[in-house]
Amino acid sequence: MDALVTWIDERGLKPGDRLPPERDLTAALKVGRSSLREAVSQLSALGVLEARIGSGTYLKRRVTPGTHYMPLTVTADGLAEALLMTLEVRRGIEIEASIAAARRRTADDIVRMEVALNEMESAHKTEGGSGKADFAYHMTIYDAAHNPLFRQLLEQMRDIVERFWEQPFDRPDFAARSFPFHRTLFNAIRDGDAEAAAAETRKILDVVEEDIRNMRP
Amino acid sequence: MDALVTWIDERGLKPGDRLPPERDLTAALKVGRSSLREAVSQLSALGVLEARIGSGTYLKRRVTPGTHYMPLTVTADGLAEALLMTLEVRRGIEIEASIAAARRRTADDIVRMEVALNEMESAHKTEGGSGKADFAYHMTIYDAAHNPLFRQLLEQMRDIVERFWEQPFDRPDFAARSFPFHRTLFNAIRDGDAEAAAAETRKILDVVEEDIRNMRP
DNA sequence: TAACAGAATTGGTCTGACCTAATACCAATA
DNA sequence: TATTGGTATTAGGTCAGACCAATTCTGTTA
Repeated sequence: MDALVTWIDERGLKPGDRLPPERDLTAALKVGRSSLREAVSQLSALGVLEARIGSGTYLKRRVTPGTHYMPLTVTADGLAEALLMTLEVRRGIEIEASIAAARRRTADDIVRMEVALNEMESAHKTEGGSGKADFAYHMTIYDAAHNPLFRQLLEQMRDIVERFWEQPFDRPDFAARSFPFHRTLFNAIRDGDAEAAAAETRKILDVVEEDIRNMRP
Repeated sequence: MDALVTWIDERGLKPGDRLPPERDLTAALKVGRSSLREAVSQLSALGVLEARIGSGTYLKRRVTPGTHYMPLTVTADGLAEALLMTLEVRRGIEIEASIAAARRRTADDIVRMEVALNEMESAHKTEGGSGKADFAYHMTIYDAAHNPLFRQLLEQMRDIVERFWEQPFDRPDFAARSFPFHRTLFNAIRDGDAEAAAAETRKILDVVEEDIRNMRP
């Protein structure tokens, strides 16, 4: 696996780039196809590569020989349990991300956040809320924190939430209740007020968590 | 991969248990050895299995078909950068873990925490502090939170910290400065005072982070 | 120009042989 | 009896080659 990562790093491949076919790579790395596939399958499991049959293998995330992998496994008795588990972790992370965003946001970040916030608001007015617009707005905050770990963590947690909503029951529009706080949060981050940003995030998550607890099976 | 996880789940294997040799498992799962090895290598990368040559393959973490995997990759320009990145996330997580621990700790948890705290204190008196005793004490807190995600996250972050300390420079005893706060934190959790636990954790992490920033190369 | 069929490409699986590192076993020895 | 040390066995790791299945490319046809 290390040999493959080194090879990728040396060539300066970026996310989205395609790797050569396996049969060619074996020659370059001087290993059998089995060993190469072992590395590819491990890096795929870690979300670094994505192999598409008939098409090729693509780089999904930046890697270097110094990259550290943090594989977490969430095993709970039921999806609702897993959701509550991640939600608790998410609280801490989101609050910290808001603080970091308030401290490090650039002018560009602020523009992006406001655009996403407006889109989210109009989505709420026209169709009563869209999960995608909500998520996009949240992500602009995590990006403003300028710490890629935040984004990754939240993306992973979204996947769990998405699994959860697949369940056959009506999705209450819990986003609506936390809605009024979002513009206040935006203002706090824009003004660089870390304390206010943390407090506002806390309020939002309290509302969300309460709603989710109420809708448990 | 799913077939193997299902097989493990059906037999109720627990962490530490050994899987049958690959050549035997292929028969049970009705797949070729390549496919089985693909699954094993992926689950190994995800920290679920551990293959030891000449000995066998062992289960490291509980898995079920419903298990969700959260692979994170930390790629930064230098270890110090990675350390600061994870430290920021750690802040949020530790604070939330302290709150959860204050709410959910059992009588047993309290006993374990106090034992570990005393060991840590005596370690500090005799040899000026031991990283292991510190870590063990912290882990008792995360366990008292009764959310396995906390423990996993912190274990992963410890690995990054350990990599960092390998660097050839003297390790200042930064734990000593945060030392007085630890007993206060213990008291807060024991008394179920979530607010105080959060505040105390915040203080500890402020000190630790400050020290780490000062010692950057 | 658009739609389709077939060829080429590429990852996925299977088989079987061989390599290498742990481990278990057993006899020789102190 | 306890310990040592060599040897056979076990079990994961690697290699090679054939074949499968999904995708993509390409050239022909309507």
